[in-house]
Amino acid sequence: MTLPEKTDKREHLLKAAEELFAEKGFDGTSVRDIAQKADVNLAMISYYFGSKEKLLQVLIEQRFASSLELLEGMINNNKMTPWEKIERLIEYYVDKILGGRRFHSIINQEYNTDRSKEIIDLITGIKMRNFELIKLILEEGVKKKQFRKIDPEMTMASMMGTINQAINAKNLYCRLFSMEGASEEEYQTKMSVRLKTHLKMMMRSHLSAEQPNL
Amino acid sequence: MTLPEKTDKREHLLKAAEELFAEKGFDGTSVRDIAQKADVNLAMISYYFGSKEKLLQVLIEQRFASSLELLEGMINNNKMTPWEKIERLIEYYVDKILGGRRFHSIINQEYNTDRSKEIIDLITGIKMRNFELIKLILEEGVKKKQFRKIDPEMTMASMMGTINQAINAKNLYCRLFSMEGASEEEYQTKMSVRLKTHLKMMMRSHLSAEQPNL
DNA sequence: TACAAAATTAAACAAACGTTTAACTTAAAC
DNA sequence: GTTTAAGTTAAACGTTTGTTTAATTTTGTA
Repeated sequence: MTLPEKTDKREHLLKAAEELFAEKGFDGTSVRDIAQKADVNLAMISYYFGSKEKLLQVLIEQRFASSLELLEGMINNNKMTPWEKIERLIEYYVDKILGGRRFHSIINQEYNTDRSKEIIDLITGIKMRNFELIKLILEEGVKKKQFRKIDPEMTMASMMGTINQAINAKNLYCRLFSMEGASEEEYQTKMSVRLKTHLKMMMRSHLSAEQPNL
Repeated sequence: MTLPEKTDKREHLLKAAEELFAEKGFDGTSVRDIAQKADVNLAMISYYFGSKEKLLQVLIEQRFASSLELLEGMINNNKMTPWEKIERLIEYYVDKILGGRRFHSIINQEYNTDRSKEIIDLITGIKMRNFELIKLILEEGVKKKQFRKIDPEMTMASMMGTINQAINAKNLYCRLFSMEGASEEEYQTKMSVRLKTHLKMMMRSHLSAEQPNL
């Protein structure tokens, strides 16, 4: 017997789990928490997903499904300069990661624990594919002499790291920005503008072929 | 009665806990795991620390105790240019965070779960103090016209985020660097050089007062 | 209407969790 | 040597954990 695919309750469970994992971590969330929040009997978790861990696996696969298409489309777009592609990339990732802030917290958390090899490999695979595509854009820019030679892996680490820092240390930045009582939405809109502006400016200086002599 | 301060077993517990938390997360580590690894009776955890959570609190306080002195010393050093201070800062943080990779994973993990307000406030406080001092260096550079006007909070996010990215996504970068069987030490030395070189280069372009027109 | 499969439920399961207890040993102070 | 407190232990505490069971309801099909 294969697993059933379409039910309201199944989606409710995924949604409730997503919010709870982001809030309290994977281990910190019990299946009873999830069932209660989704207003579904707790036995349904094993029924639909097999186990709590498999539920997380489905969650990750499902939420990551679409993100590669845009990248691949951009790679083969000859009307955009490499720099325009980078700008577009920054906007895309800031919106995507900031918008799904809670969910990306789960992934960052789970990726650091060597508990489930399956989940780590799953995430690594997804990140690798994204990474290779972006590397192509950077290399294209170098080839066309629009970018200088930079360390592509570390440059990616800076782009992703900056965004991750902004979502992982929300507490810190709320205090730094004097917006401690702010809602999730307020934080996101404020942080979105600031992140995009900063990242574009920094990446432009970093990638620019003409370098000043300091 | 106040808590006892000096015992071998107490230190063993802290060390064992540090390694296990980093490996399996806070919730993923049981007090029995800790006691077994430290070769100490599990009742000693409550005896020395009161609870598992208080143990984590002690761990964080203890491991962060010394890091502010160097920063304060640098702020008031007039023989160094702002840029030299930034270079020194990069080297310091890369060494510190990369060296205590496992421990910083705990903090990043725990900081994202809103389980214990006490621990979050503790970490936020430490980060805030570090942050304010670094902001002074950046502002000094702007004042002396050696740096251009940048977003200091986001610039910090990029510095810290880049390093965090390198320690949190070790799995990914091991594969990207084709060093999948590498030991922790090999990874750290390789990543250390690469991180420092990249961060100095990127920050120099980013902060430089003379900007190219791309 | 009758029947089989799928969905759903409350209850129970054993295992693991963090913490506490009470008895015991060691060390220090007088 | 006696006394007092600190250190240490094995056992038990009551919860909570993820998962399974077996009974029941709902659904779709013939």
